[in-house]
Amino acid sequence: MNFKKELAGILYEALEGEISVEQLEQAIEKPKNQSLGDLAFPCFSLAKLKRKAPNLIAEELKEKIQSPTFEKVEVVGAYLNLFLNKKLVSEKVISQIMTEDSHYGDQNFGVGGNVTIDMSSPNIAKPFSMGHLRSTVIGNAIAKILEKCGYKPIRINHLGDWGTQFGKLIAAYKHWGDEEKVKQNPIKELLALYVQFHAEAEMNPALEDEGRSWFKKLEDGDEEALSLWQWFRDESLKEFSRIYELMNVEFDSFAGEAFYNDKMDRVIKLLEEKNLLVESDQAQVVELTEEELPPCLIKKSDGATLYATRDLAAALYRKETYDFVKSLYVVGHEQSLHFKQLIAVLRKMGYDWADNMVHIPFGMMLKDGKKMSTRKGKVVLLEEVLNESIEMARSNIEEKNPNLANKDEVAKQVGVGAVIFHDLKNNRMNDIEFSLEEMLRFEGETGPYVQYTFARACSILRKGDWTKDASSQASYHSTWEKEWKVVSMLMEFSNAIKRACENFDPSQVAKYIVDLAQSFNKYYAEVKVLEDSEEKQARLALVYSVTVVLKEGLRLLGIDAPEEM
RNA sequence: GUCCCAGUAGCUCAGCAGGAUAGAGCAACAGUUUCCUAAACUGUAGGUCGUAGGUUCGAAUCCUAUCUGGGACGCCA
Repeated sequence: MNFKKELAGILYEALEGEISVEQLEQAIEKPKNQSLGDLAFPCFSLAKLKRKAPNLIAEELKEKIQSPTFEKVEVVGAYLNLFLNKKLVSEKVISQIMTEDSHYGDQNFGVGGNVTIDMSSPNIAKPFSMGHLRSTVIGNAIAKILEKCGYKPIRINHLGDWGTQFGKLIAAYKHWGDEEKVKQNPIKELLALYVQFHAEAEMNPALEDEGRSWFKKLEDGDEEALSLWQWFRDESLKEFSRIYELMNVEFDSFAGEAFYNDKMDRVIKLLEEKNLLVESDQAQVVELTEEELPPCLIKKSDGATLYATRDLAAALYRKETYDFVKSLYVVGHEQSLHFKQLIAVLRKMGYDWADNMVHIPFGMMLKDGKKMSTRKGKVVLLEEVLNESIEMARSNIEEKNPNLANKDEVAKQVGVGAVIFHDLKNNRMNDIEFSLEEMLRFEGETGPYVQYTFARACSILRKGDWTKDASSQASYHSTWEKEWKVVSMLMEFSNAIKRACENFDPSQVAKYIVDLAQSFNKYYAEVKVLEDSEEKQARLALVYSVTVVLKEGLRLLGIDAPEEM
């Protein structure tokens, strides 16, 4: 059901093969305003080729277009505008959605290939901040979108569970820690210790050495250090999983930094074998001058490895374990250089699969126009925001629909949906200024708006005693003017998915479902679906189609769709 | 200093493999509920698309320069 293609074929015939079908298809566009038509073909470039006025060419083409698919063809200036046959197309689209249900919009270009997605990756013993939200939510949506396009996503939570900060943390705990306090409120307490460490270290630089030496002990397998580390890690994961559960995010792997500790030597050895390691200021680096990049630091002057080394090890491990066709890293934009270097080094090592690695950057969460800093304890906790949002949803329910059956569940779906949608609706690269007010907005282009639209549509189906059998026999009318905008939005779904998948851009889906919801809400205000009319069954089928697509669109973003709210 | 990203309505943003009068939402103002959930809908107002050049029949969209904001540039991740 690709009308662009169909039109391209017709034009190809009409032009007697002067231009390829592919080129024609590319030139066909959607008019800005639907009153101009559903498809348009601009004749400017043809004018050059045929040395004829574009509007004359359009007129000539108009005469040659005869197809039941198009009910009207108009020439406006240099444009050939085509109107689709509403009855025929509506019938096709709606019956397709009714047959395919949630599979409507599925694509198959992934052909089952594994795609690893490095996402979320919070740091142990640190709070799950708003910054981690972005990676989690964007990664999760990309995973679902890829899956819809036929790939097999593998979600990897590359936990920040190793590094010198653990030395500092252990040192701080040994100085000021209180076991009971940590048990009661692990992350808050550990964070407080971490912040205190940095504050005290400013006056007492000896603390830094202490931290370093504890990390050394940790690396050497010191029992006390290890058991503290393990404890911190377990407690942190417990807290994280609470948040993941709230947001309905699951992972296929929690292999974090510590997991690669024993896989680093091999990387160094490989680099040495390939003669890529060079000494520079007592450190070991890979030069990337041909790539016009700064050198990539592999080993510190004290012999310790760095995160580039770790990421190299992880890349190798992932290729060997999952044999990915793509390997994605949903990591903040500030790490762009690191990933450029990482990929360049792998390429230098002779791995051509490095070309399948993609850094998916995103803008930062800012507070007062600046980056949030963990060290100074200047963070906003995701869990608190989620809980506030849920509370807000609950009070809305009390006010608007107090008799709702499962208030808790719905409040959670709506509150969490608002936060997720707020993050996904805009282009990834935009920085987001943290604003609770903005995030807890439930009106306009928001998650709750889309959910609400879905709930109202469901309500119509319920009250109309809709059944698939009855509406599959529906007869459509040629004058489906009011429903046409909705039908043509329904047709756009797979385009939105394609765009989202190609660009790893969930906002395409978010914008699409808002548009669909807007068109449906307009329709809802104009037409009483439940009124008796010849068109009632067809209209119910349209409403059902809208619920299918809205639900699926929300699902792709990781948002639930309650049937009542 | 070099590199990356962003600059469109008061605010938040769409639109950017060039195309027909630059679109939404929020905020403001004026309306809509005996009628399928008003978390909705309708209308009004609001723009020299950062700035200057260039390419083109045509530029918010491509190129160059420039300004502003953010970020990154070896021993943190």
